[in-house]
This record gives sequence, structure tokens and C-alpha cells, in this order.
Amino acid sequence: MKITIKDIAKLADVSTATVSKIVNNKDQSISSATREKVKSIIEEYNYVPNRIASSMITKKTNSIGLIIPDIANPFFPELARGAEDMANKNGYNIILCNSDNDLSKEDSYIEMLQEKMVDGIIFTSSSRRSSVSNTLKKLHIPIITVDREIEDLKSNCRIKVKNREGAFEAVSYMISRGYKKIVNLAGPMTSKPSKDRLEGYIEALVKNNLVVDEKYIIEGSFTSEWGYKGILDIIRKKLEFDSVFCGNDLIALGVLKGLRENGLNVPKDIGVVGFDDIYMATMIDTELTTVRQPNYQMGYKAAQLLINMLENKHYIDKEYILDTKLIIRKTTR
Amino acid sequence: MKITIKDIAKLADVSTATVSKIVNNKDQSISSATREKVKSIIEEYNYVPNRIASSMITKKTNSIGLIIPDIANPFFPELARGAEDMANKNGYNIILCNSDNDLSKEDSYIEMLQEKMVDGIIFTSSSRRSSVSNTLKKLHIPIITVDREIEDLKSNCRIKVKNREGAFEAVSYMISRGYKKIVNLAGPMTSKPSKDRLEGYIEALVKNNLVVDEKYIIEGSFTSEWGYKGILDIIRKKLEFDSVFCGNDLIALGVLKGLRENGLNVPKDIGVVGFDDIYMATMIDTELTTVRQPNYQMGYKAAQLLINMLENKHYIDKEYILDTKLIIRKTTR
DNA sequence: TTGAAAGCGCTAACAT
DNA sequence: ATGTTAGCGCTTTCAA
Repeated sequence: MKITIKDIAKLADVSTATVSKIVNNKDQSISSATREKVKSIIEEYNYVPNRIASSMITKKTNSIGLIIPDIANPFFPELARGAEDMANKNGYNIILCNSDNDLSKEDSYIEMLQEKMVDGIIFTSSSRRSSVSNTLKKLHIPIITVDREIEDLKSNCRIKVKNREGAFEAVSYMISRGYKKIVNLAGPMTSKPSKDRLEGYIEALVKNNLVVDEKYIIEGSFTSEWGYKGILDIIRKKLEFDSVFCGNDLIALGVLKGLRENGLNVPKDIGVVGFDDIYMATMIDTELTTVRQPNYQMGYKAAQLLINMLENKHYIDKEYILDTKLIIRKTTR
Repeated sequence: MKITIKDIAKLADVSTATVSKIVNNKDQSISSATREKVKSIIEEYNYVPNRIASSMITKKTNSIGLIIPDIANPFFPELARGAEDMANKNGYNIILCNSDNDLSKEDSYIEMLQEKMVDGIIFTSSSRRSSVSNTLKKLHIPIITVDREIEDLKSNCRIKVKNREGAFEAVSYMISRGYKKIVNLAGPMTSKPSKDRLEGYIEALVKNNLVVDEKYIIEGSFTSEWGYKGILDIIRKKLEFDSVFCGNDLIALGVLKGLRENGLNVPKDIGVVGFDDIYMATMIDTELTTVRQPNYQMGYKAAQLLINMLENKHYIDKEYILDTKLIIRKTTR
């Protein structure tokens, strides 16, 4: 039988109210004699307060839901870590949910989380979510969207990254290094970041008086498999190109592999630029030139914003845009 | 004001007991007329049951704590994903905790999780934990240790991997390929898997009548930084060697980088073998020969075992040992 | 087939 | 400085 606050109260010969105050450090008005007595009994009997019972009254669980597509995708662990660090620092816990970009899985997680009374949700929504689902509409706790915003979702905090600007800077740099036929192996266009990066690519081309050729823009997914397959396709079709701007680093890794297998030298024959700056970007033979995204910061900031809203009970509807940074390494000449 | 079971009961003109039964599908004895009526009202008013209140009574939260050193370390995302998949399939949630191998952080998470009334814990304990802490001793919920067991922790389920056998197989293979001077750049010896892998290394050497030279065994940490630094050290010291058996893939990646920077060709000059088979092992130029660990499976199995114990209220104290597999790729001749 | 009522462990307002 | 008490939202006997 687990020991409860009542047991402690009885053992210490005080009321449960007194014990409660001591357990929660609201003991300004408690004499140090009783405080010590109660504390030692708590210690002795190894009392563990039931926070679920507290939650019933305080209406706070100090839990935050984190919904991401897949923790096994190298983009998300750092984000999750950032969120968890900030959460932990403030006495919150993170409930991890992998949605696999599946809309119905997302919705069912959202419902689960609400039933578990989480205080708020950090959400990297599916690239495929075009509008607000019923579940999302009915949501009555604060939600922060990270990386991918949800159009039509009213009043929520958004954390984004300068995708367009980052891509613009990267492609401009490629052009400045003499690359002229730049293939864009993009992510899925259902995702806002993908769209924004494409915009940046086009903008850089236009500003430098290069033609934008649709044959050079190929949409795929954010995986190295797609990068590999994509570049192989391009080579087979004998498309003339001197460089590849990739939707993310995973794609770039696949591209590098495909290029290598075809005897193409990077950066001599072909230049390659990624996006994200995942950990592996520096561990490969020819270190990847890429656009760094502040992954950890995104998670950290998201949790910070959310906790702020929670503690101040003051919900803001605002957009935070974090900077990217071009990291020049070895895959561009 | 949030809507409660009482509101629904009043609106449907039934008792809360009836609503409760319907919400939880214990409605064999409810007439379909009432069932339909109640369900439509629940729908209409968008009622979300408060599972925390249920938990008070049922003594089950359907939450599982997952304590790992660091989700940003490539070894853990897959493990976490495996655990979350199995949990989700059974209606459980995962609370993610990053301990940074910090004993006091581990303990404080364990306490937090107990206060939140999680049903059980999946725990990859710090490599530095030599014996059972007070917190761990007082634990009164089931705990499954994964990868690293805790000596002295009584009656808990353990999931491990054949580290010794895997290392033995790998090093034996290296020897069969003609490598004779095999450096072992190991992980920290405070970690059981490290110790076991070292044992396997030694065993293979001995069985093949090669001398075991302490100069060739260097203990470090499970990071690529250490692998890089370690190999640089070895080269500087002009130690004669023809191959490196690494404590894990991260170390191997660092080794590969150091070798490359010193103009050493892999596998012609030097052979390299890792351990884990992380995703990146195939994405690098010279794909890494390594020992595959069933990361996802470990998490999946851990959650499965835990949930089984929870549902059957029958706690087992048993060891599950999963197989490793030597994956021969390009870093060995 | 349905409902009344006790109570899970705790907090917070209010009283003393 | 401490205690009394109502009640958070729900489940679960037990009775009707």
C-alpha cells in the first residue's frame, strides 16, 4: 500500500494541509519545528507525492506534448533535445509523439495529449497538412508550431527559420563560385520550408540573370534515398549540370553517394550544397557545404515560449523567425 | 469552462456512471438507444475525458518513462522510436528524459516520473553507475534496463545485446582478412558494453595466437571526437598498426576522418571496423564495416516486455539477449 | 439496464 | 501557525 499525504499527516500529528504546504515549499508560515518533523517523516517513510492528484486541483500537469514526424530522422533529435532541456529546467516533462507525417496519427496524438491534460503542445506538423483538422480546431490548449506552420490555424505561436533567405544566400554563393547549371533536388512541395527554399533558389537565379529551367527543379522527399535516386535519374537523362542545391542534408548525402558511384568528383566536377547542417555533414570525406539551421534552438525556443505563455497565462500569436547561416566547407569549389 | 462527465450526464439525462461506461466501451449492458444518445451529445459538445481523473481511480496512467543519456546521440533515436511505436500501439505514452549520463539527473528523473505516476520505466543507465542509488532502491514500479545493466539492481528485466560475441566475430573477421596489428579504440570501461566488446576483442586475438598488447587498447568515450583524437595520437606516437577496431560507429567515423587527414587509405593501408551500424555507416564514401545492433528492436522489445508486465501484473526478472550481426562493407579489405 | 454514492490523493479557501 | 473542509473529474461497487 502506497503511503499518502494523509499517512504522513497522521504520523506527524499535523493536518494534511500542513504537509501539503511543506511538500510544495509554501511553508513560509510553518514553524521550523513542524517543518523539520514532517520532513524527516517524509524521508523516513519515503513518501512520494502524487502529482496527478495535485493536477486535479491545480489544473496543471507540467507536461508538454511534442509531436514530430519521426525522432529517427536526424533533423529532430536535436530539436527534441532543445525542447526537453528547456522543459526540464522549468520542471516540465516532454511526451514524445512520432506522427510519421500521418494526419490521422497527428490528430489522434493531439486527442490523447488533451485527455492526458498536457499544458501545451509543440508541433511540427505534417508536410501534407494543408488546412486545419477538426481536432485542431477544437484544441483548447496553447500550441506552438515549429518549422512548418499550419495555414488557417488561428492564434498560435510559430517558430520558423529563414528558409528563403538561407537558400538565396546559398545559391548566390554557388553562382559566385562559378556554378551556372544548378539542379535543385527539393523536398516535398507540400511542406512550407521546401517551398520557401525553392523561392530562394529561384530568386538567386533571377537576380543573377540565370534562366530558371523547370527541368532543373525536381521535387522529392527529405530522404537520402530520394537524393540518391534523384541524382541517378538526372545522370541517366544526361541533363547538363555543374552543381546541385539540395532540399536538405539527407538529400545531399544521397546525391554525394550517387555522384561518387558515377565517378564524378565533388567539388571539381560537381558542387553540392545541403540544408540543415546535421551532425554528419562534417563526418564525411568531403565535408558538406550547407545552410545551418538552429535545430536545438528551435526546440529550446519553442519550449521557452510555451512555458512563458503557460506561466503568464497570456497567449501570444506571433511569429519568431530564426536565422540560418551558410557554412562553407568542401563540397563547393 | 471545460465540459465534464457530469455535464454530459445532465445533458443526456442519464447518470455519470452510464456515461463513463460508454466512454470506456464497457457498455455491454447499456441499451443502444442511450448509447447513441450519449455518444451524439459527447460529439456535439466535444467532450474530452480527463484521463488524469481516471488515473486517480484506476491507478494507471498509461505513461512510460524513457530515460536515456541523450536523444541527440545517434544510437538512441531508433531505440526511442522502437519504444514509442510499441507504446503507442498499446495506448501508452512515452515521457522522454535525457540524463547526460549524470547520476543525479537520472535520480531526479526517476523521482519525477514516480511522482507523475508513470506505470513503468525504460532505462539506459549511465555508464558511470556502478551500484544502485537510494532512489533506485526505493523504486516501486517495474523498470527495464536496456543495453547497460545495473549491477545489484534486484529483480528487473534486462535487455542486452551480444557485445562480446559481436566483437569476437568482428575481430576474428579482421584477422581472417590478414590484419595483424589491430588497435582497439574502445569506449569507456565504466560501461558494460565496452567491457564486453573488449573481452571479445581479446578473445579473438588469443584464439588466433596473436599477442594482446596493452598499448593497442585505448579507452575513451563513445564520440567521434574521441575517435579522431585517439587515432591522431596513435599516429603521432608512431605505433605500428594495420587496422582499428572501434568501440562504436561514432568512434569509427572520427578514426576515418583522422586517417584521411593523414593520407592513410582505407582499407588498403588501414582497416576499420565499427560497432552499432548507425544510419550514417552507409552514407560515407567508404561504407563502414561494422557490427549491427538491433537498436529499434531494443526499444521495441523493452516496451513490449514492460507493457506485458504491466497488463499481467506479473513481474519478471529475466535477461533478454539480442543478436548482433557483422555487416561487411568497404572499410575492410 | 441504469443510478446513487463513496472515494482516489491532493490543494486552497477559510477558520481558528 | 495550523486545521477543517469542500471538491477536482472520474470509476466502481451495489442497489434498484
